[in-house]
Amino acid sequence: MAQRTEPARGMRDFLPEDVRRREYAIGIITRVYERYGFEPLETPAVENIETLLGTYGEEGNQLIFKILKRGEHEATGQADLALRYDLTVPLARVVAQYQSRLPRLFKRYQIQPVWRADRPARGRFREFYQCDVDSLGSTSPMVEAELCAAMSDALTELGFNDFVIRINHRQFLAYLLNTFAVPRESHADALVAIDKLDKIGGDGVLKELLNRGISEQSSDAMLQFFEGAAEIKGSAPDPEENEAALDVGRDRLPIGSPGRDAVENIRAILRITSGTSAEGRMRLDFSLARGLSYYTGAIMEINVADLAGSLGGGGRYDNLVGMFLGQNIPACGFSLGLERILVVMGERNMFPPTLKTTAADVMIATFDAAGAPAAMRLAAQLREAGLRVLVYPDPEKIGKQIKYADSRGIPFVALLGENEIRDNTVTVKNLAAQTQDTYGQADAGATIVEALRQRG
RNA sequence: GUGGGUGUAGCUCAGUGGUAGAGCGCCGGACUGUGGCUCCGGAAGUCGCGGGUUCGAAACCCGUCACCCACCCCA
Repeated sequence: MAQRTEPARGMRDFLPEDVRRREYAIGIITRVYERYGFEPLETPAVENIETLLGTYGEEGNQLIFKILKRGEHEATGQADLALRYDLTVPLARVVAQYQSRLPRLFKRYQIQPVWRADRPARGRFREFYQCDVDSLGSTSPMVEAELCAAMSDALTELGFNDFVIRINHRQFLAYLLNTFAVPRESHADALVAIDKLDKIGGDGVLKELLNRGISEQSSDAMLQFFEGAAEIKGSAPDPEENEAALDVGRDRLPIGSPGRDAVENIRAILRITSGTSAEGRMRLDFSLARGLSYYTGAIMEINVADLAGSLGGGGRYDNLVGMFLGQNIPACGFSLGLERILVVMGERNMFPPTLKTTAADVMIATFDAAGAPAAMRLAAQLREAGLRVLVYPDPEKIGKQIKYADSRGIPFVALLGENEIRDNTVTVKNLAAQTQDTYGQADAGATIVEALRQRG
């Protein structure tokens, strides 16, 4: 092999069938988002590096793809640009930049690639699409509820029926950590540990907390709070269990405390979702943490059983726009991870068979150079009739040409040889039925269209 | 970043120290205006890369790179 031909690490080429699958999923998601009144937005792949740094937290900064300065500064290894890491921070920048031109309540969707210098794994890539929806300008819990509903609609229309949207609240978590004397710089570590309560249980979390340098007193106290996890953490996406868990959480927090307010905020959101398609999907999970540092309120994450990571996530971030504008605008968003959705859909065979449709409905075989103009004329006629037409460019043996059409799944081959050209006719071969008939060239298009219709 | 696995023909893989293989695909022919089946023939690999051991290495040893799985983290 002369040269490596794989795409760069963590990057992928999309062959025709891949693209059709992606476009299928994106089409459904877009239609759902539009149905909720979200408007499209696109932003550049590249941002000024200072726009991105400092908004995602330590881990995030490490994963940003940086672009070296050009020219004489290149040698210094300094970066002044970077590939966007998500679609939320660029949105906040746009809102700050165009505040006067955007509506007071701004609902936008954005389906574009983002880049992370992460280590690739199943369902994880260095270039991947996110499908974001965000509402800016309102603090109402109706915003969170509506986002959850949109996620539910999109996933349901894609064919998922087993997803769960977990919900928690950053202020609740922050209050808890402060109450149990976890120093601010250790909050992220503590949350990562707590986030694993599902997977590794109370003992595992305790170990993890201590490993991460959280004091024994703090760790014990927090675990005690989460102990009786069955009662404090809704175990199923069930409204009554959620309410019960909320009551337990509320009763363990002082009246008037931010933690208690957060619990009631979750309750409000959950009650509103009961009027939406997200009903029966929501599960309160006091141990849900999520990595990004800019969240300030409710946080949500979508899971299915057969994928370790999440299909999507989101939350409220009331202070992010303020970092660019100097004045806060409340905001809340939710993002679907296209690649993970596609991975699961592929494994579960969730794509409709019609996606496998081929490049063309009919192929015109080529006999010799003299017939080329007639072939092109016929192709134009057939296209006029609404058919997708491929003209075989080389006068190879007819058997080989037909074999090609068959191997590509093209159902009809039009044979336009000397005789047909002389008679102004065309012989149309139906590969599946193993039949062929000769028609006037003017009638061939309609005949094939009708035959395709009958095939379904 | 940690641990494990795998790198041999375009693809999937066999080959445990002695001449580099199979299936599929591709090309040609039987069949020069008709596909799927069958038969015959053909092209194609510095065995990931570098070093070492050996009379001899695809195989054994060391290093390195890439990919896969698990952990970590995330969409």
